[in-house]
Amino acid sequence: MDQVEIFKALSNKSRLQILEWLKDPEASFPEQKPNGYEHGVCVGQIQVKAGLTQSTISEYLSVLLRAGFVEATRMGQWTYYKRNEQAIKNFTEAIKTDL
Amino acid sequence: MDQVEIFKALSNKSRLQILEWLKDPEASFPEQKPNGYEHGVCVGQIQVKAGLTQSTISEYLSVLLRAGFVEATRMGQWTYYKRNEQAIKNFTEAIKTDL
DNA sequence: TCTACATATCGGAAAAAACCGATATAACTT
DNA sequence: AAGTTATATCGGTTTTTTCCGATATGTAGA
Repeated sequence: MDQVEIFKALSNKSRLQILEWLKDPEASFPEQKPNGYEHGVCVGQIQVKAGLTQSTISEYLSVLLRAGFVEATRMGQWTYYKRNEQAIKNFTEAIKTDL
Repeated sequence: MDQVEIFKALSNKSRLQILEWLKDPEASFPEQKPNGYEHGVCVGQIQVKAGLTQSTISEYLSVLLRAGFVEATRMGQWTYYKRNEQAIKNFTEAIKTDL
């Protein structure tokens, strides 16, 4: 993944917001089903909270996925997304030394 | 300056490249006049090295300036640009804790 | 003042991004 | 199998970004 593409993934208010929300899923998405939060939050809940259409959020999540900032887990008909903390750390460390 | 705008400033190969070059102006721009490098490198040299037009580079430098990554010093007919290391450090520290 | 040169700004063409609605796919339910 | 639900993908419109050429501005020198 190109560094420019990674910065592009972060160049959008909604995508930054999603990453922020996923820092604390319990607090950000209290309506989560008993399933728990271990695998993240499903697309629909993010979509409602973001106030954009389903297709847009699905697209944005795949941008974040390609950039490596989140990982996806398919469970039944749901796809759960959560932050990839290690990848995020790698990125922030990298730009701390490279930028 | 909005954080989204700052990431946008970094979402371009040429602009990232310029920031990179300005880390070591002596090595990146050996043709610099006896003036020295204390105030940075002038637009024309960056333009030649980047291989884009003068207007584009002038524009890109002002994007980097607005984002706070560089500072400009006008000296006679030249404008010298150099990195604002403190601002860059502030930014990388901020996303290290916030992202 | 006239000319030359460095940089900034303006206007625009082409490409990319931000969305959307419609449709496809995949999994669950009955 | 047929209907329902969650997500992904496709096609399109509008906005933004990328880059250019032309022009304006600002400074220095003859």
